[in-house]
Amino acid sequence: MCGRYVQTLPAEAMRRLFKAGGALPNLSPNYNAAPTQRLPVCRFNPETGERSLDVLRWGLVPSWAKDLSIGARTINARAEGVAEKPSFRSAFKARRCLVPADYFYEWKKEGSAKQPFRIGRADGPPLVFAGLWEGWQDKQSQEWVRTFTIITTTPSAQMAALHDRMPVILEEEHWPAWLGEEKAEPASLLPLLAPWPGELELVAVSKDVGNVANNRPDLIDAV
DNA sequence: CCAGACGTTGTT
DNA sequence: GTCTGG
DNA sequence: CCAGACGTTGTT
DNA sequence: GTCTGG
Repeated sequence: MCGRYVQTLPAEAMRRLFKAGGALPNLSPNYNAAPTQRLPVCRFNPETGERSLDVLRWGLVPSWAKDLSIGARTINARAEGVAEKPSFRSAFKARRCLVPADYFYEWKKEGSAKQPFRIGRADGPPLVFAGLWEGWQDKQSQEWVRTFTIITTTPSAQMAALHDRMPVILEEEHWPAWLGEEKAEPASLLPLLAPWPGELELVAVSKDVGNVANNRPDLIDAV
C-alpha cells in the first residue's frame, strides 16, 4: 500500500512547509510518482543544524545490496518490523526523513476491474509521510545513490473499507522527533507510526493513472 | 564453520 | 552488514 | 502500486 | 503465475 502518489508542491512551497535551508530541488509537478523515480524528501542535517530538501530514489536499497534491484520491493516498510528488519533497522535508527505528497493513490477491486482513488487530507494541508533513507555505493562507478521508503501501518477506520494498510502520516508537532532534531531513543518513536485518525478525502480518478507513462494534471480529476 | 537471505503488496 | 539455517 | 514481459546459445 | 521496470 502506497505504491503511487502525487507530488506537485513547488520547491518554494516545500521550503516553507518544512522551513528547510539549502538548495531547492528543480522538479516538475508529478501526478504519477512511481517506484524508482527521483522524488523530494526532507532530511535534517546534524552538521548544519538545518533541514534540507533532497531528491532521492524511491525504493530503499540497503548498503549491502549487490545492485539496485531490491529497491522495487522496498518502496514501503512495515511499521511493525522497521526496528528489526535487516533492510530497515539502521535507517530507522539514524536516517529518517519526511516525504511530502498532495495525495496517494489506492486501487479498489470492483469485480474484475480496479478503480483508482486519490486520497488526501480533507482539512487542506499536504500529506507528510514518515520515511527512511539509505545510501548505497555502486562498486563499479563508486557513485553513491540515495534512496528512501515510505512506512506503512494498519488502516484507520475510514481506510479499512478500502485496504488493510495505509502510509504513516505525521503531524508537524512530530517532525522534529522523527527527523532526529531532538535526542530520543528510536524505540520511543514507534508510537508515532500509528494510523492517522483524521478524515481523508477519497476521489475516484481516471484508470489512466495505472500506467506510469501517464503523467498529466487531469489524472487527479474526479471521474 | 559457510551460504544465503535480507522486502512489500494482494489474493487464494 | 548481520542474522539464520544447515 | 500497475503494466508488461515471460527465451536460448557459447564464450570469457 | 510471477518477476521486473517505472
